[in-house]
Amino acid sequence: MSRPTVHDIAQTAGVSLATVDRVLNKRPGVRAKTILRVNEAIEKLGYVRDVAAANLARQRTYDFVCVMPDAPTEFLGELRDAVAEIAAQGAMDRVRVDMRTYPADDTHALAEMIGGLAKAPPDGLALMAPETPRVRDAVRRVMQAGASIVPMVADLPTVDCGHFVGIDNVAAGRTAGTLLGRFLPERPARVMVVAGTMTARDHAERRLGFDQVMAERFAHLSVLPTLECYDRAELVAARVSEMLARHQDIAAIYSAGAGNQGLVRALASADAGARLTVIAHELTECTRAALTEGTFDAVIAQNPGHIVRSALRVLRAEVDGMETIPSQERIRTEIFLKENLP
Amino acid sequence: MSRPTVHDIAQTAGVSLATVDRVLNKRPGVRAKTILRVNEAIEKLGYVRDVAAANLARQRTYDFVCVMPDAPTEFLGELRDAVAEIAAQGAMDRVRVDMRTYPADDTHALAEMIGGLAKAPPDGLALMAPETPRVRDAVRRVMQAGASIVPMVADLPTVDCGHFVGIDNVAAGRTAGTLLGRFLPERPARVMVVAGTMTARDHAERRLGFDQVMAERFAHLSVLPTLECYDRAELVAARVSEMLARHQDIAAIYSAGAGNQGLVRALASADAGARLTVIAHELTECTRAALTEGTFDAVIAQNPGHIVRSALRVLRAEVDGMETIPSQERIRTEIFLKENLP
DNA sequence: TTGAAAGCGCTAACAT
DNA sequence: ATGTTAGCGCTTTCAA
Repeated sequence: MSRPTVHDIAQTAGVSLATVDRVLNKRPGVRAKTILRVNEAIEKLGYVRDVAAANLARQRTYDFVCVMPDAPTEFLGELRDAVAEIAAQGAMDRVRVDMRTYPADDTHALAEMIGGLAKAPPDGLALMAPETPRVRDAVRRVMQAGASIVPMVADLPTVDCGHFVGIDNVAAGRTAGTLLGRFLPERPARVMVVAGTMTARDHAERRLGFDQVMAERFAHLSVLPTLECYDRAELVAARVSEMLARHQDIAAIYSAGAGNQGLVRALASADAGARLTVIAHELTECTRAALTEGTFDAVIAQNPGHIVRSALRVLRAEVDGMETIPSQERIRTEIFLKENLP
Repeated sequence: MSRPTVHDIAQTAGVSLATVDRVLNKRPGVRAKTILRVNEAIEKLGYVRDVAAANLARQRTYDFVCVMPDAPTEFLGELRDAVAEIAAQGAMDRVRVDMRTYPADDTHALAEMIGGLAKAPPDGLALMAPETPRVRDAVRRVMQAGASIVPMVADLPTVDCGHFVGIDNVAAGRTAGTLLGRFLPERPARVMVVAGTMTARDHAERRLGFDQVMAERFAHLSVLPTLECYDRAELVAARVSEMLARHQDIAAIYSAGAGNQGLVRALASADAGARLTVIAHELTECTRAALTEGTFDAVIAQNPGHIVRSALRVLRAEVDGMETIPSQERIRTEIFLKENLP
């Protein structure tokens, strides 16, 4: 026998469709006794609601906007692609996604873009943005206006909004540190760290986790001051080369930010004899190639596709007033070696 | 303006719903000229079909069965739970899943169970089974009878069936080997390997990949013959303890199979001074705890939930005669350290 | 070759 | 408090 429907329930409970629907959706206007009868029928028949049909009838569509920086790093590119893909093919059921990008370094424009949403607020806003007072205020305004907010990739701890979707960057830094420390022989050496800006929360957190592990487990390694390269490949190349030339005893490099093309270049032109242990973030064309060729030893990554899909699911759940299962929405900090590249 | 529907197309093309539907589903009985008109309308309006509504109208339901061993290892338990969960809550749209388990060591019963499906074949069969001639024949028979087959976790290379859903175990073994080799100091030492049976394809493949890496990159390590413990914790505990007592120069253990509780016990009772590097497979309660406590150094894993969801998606696609996107269905070989536990 | 109309399982006005 | 009824976007007889 095929799956029971609302009709079957109505029949066995001896009520009408409308009443069944009221019970199913916990709407008022049904006698306790009737509710009981309906629930018994539901139980007895083993009814499970056909969500697709329900959504179809409900005609509910979710109108989301996704705000992200336009910076030209590979990772951000993939993240934008992931959004674009979902937006294009309406991959997610009955959700419309409107992606808007802001100039990466212009938090003023960002705040304005977010604030602008307040007059015609979408159902939800997935947001990847640094937290500045201005941004915080703008986000709060949109929230007041009725939109659900989900911070993506970078958390917005001072705004009391939805479940953050992204990795724990302190843990990511710790992971990098552990791998790097264990890969190196147990003797004194220097370790170089390059990042975007230390004012960027995520990079700072990674560095923090990295340092924790170094201090706890690998005291024989001395970590040089972070090279801030603003995620720009040319800068990374220049500064790494210079650093490498200056210090002979650098055994490893931890690249906590973007611009890894520059790192690869610097490594290629450096003394071939000096085989360094290198760990970077995000699985991109560049880091994948570096891993394959043996230039990088490990890559710590978060999956862009998972991030945006999860963010959208969380938004949907929030709009529907449903609970999310946190364990299912937790973004994993993945480790890739040459051997386990997907 | 909201998403265009079949009605909109019918209107702009000046035809009826039925005709639009015929064109949409490439059914015969429409003049070339009319097809063109309809396609133009589709193009012009940017129509994308509402799959949920289509499936609802079609009344298509997918009837799948999932055959898996009943062995009491944690990983298999989670795999079965994942199937049970999907089966219970009809999580996947319009698919009914019937899980059947067979006695893990009885390939005769297994072959019979599979063969039995031939008389009333389901739409699809997701199968985790060792490949024996008998099994192969039974699978072929079900296939003849019209069922789509997807091998899960363990491949069925001699059967020409659907896309295998699981990890590349050679690569997994290589990953373990690389990690283990790099974690160890660069000096001669012995490495112990424990597995279920070498007749089990997956364990043999892991061992193969592991040995490749040892030979290629870590010649200073000598790998002892595999301890076959049939995935049983007591056996693992006994044999590992014995081996540890016999050889003083064992620096690391690679556990390619199940029964890791036994390994943990053996390690706990062994000489506390001997801090070994340990790498095991599958993220379970046991290995997670071992990782947290520092008993294990890394765990190589495949996600049970992903595996069954992917298998079901692949089956559905196959039944529908659709292409699967291989990159999206590839199961990842994950690496977990204490630091990046989810 | 084309169209009209009756659903699929569910929801939501609008009646009663 | 409960029932009737008309859809949601699409498919599918059955007629024309």
